[in-house]
Amino acid sequence: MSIHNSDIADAFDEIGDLLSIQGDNAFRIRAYRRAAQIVRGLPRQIAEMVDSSELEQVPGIGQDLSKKIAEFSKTGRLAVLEKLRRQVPSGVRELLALPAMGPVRVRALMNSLHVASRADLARALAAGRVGELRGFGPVLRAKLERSLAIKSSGTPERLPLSVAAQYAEPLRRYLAGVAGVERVEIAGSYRRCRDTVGDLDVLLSGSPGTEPIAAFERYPDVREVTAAGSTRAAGILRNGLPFDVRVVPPESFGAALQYFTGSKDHGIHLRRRAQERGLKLSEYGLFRGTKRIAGKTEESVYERLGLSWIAPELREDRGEIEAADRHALPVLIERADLRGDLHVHSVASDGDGSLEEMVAAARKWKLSYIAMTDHSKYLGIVRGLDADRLERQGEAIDALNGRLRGFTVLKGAEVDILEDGRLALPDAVLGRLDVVVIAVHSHFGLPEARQTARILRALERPHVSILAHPSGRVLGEREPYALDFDRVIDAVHARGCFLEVNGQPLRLDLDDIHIKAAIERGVRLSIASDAHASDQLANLEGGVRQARRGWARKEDVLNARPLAEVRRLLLGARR
DNA sequence: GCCGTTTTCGGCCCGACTGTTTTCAGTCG
Repeated sequence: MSIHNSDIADAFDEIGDLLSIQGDNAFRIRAYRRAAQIVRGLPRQIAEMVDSSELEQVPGIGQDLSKKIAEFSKTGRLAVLEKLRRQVPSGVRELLALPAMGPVRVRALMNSLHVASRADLARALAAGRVGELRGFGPVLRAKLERSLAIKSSGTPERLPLSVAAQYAEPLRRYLAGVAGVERVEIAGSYRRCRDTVGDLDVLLSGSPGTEPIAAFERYPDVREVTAAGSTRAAGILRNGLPFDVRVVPPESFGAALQYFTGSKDHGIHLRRRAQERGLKLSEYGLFRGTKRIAGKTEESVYERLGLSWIAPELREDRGEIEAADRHALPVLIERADLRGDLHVHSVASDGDGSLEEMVAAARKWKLSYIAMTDHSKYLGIVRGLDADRLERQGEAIDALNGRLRGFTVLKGAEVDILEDGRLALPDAVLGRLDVVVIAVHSHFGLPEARQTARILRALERPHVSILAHPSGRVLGEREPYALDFDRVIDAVHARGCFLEVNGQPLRLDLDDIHIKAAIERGVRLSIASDAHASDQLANLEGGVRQARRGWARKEDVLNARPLAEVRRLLLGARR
């Protein structure tokens, strides 16, 4: 299968850009861009859906786009895109990516000055020809010269949520201390707990007569302010993270929080719903005519739209508004629901904590069981356990369990899946463990068919319990390996095994889309810290956030169950 | 291009800020 969802999405985005440059209907352009986003968010490879009528059932994908997807999937080509590429010079799209450059200005440059690339624009600016165009004043020209001078940094990098938090939380504390600021929320994708964050959307509620925007500008970590009005400012922090700050009066705070939390598609859907009811929704409130009928709290806004309040983690327009309309939203898992952790390391392999230290840490988190799952011996982990050392660790665990009251350590291992799908420890050894976590740690570059076959083969082994960090991604470092996830999910389900939601801040693996897909097909999850030190049990919080984004309820999570039930379910996975 | 308890045609979210303008278009989120 060569055409992936991301290829289709990229093609639709390019069509959107090229149509906008041509001045096409704005709603047609939006339809393409929205379709790109929808396709990117689909859990299944779309190429497998083209021969059924499923595709047209997806909201936002109609008859026409279905046909185009089918065409692209089957032929690898898209006539409409090829035609547009013949009409619009190839360098023009990069102009659209420049700040302050939209379709209208790009078109003006192209038609009047034959500017069709960044290099063309640089030359035209140097020659003084751009100033002849209406709408290109000196300030805009200087801005363009500046952004051209910056070596094309490409798309700005998104930061992992955990890294963004290191900047967001001090900022929140600073702003909370500013005189006249009543409330501070970091909204946007940060509040939605997306795995990565592209900017910080800071929302302030202030009493009249204060100047929170000015206070923001004085914040030592602000590198540059690019826009500043009476209610809004934008700029970049020293670490390069863009920010957007808004100030609203208290009576609008809920509406503004809703608005700036997003996502964009969720917001558009809500405002359309308001419109259908003869209302108007903006960041200032929900209005009937000029009368504000809601807005002080988020709950009031959703309620007056006939909806249950929707947790920020769900606000991606992936069916949550329909579910809220039926008052059938899932009751999402919470950190306090977790009773154990089934993936923990110790000094026995590459961890920093002793068995006892990890147990003490788990008790602090109010857990009542953990599984010690040190690495099996394999290339790369120096102290990986072989069968003998695993046996001795088991004896130590038995002894410890004899002393513990109200807490149990399960015997386990994180067993490496070898390149050919065999496991790094023999079945006879694994059979003596309570929990067998299997994972890929090498040969990430295998082609999709081989990677899939490798994992499916490993899942065939009789004592396997949990497939850990199933996609292998590391945020900012390593892309997920090529994998037919549908088949893996089906195999895990058929086998009675579990998929891990790894809470390590740079893993957060599975991702939200696959979590939701797995749950919909009846697969249960293990939310794991993968702690390598006693303070890393905190990773469970990140794992829970990620699981919530995938619509996970307590019932969907293995380690939200009491130990006896966990033992029973783990036995069910045995062959 | 999508979509439909007002519609198969005619709508399509809403507002702030900037820069270049004499009242607003373009861009952005």
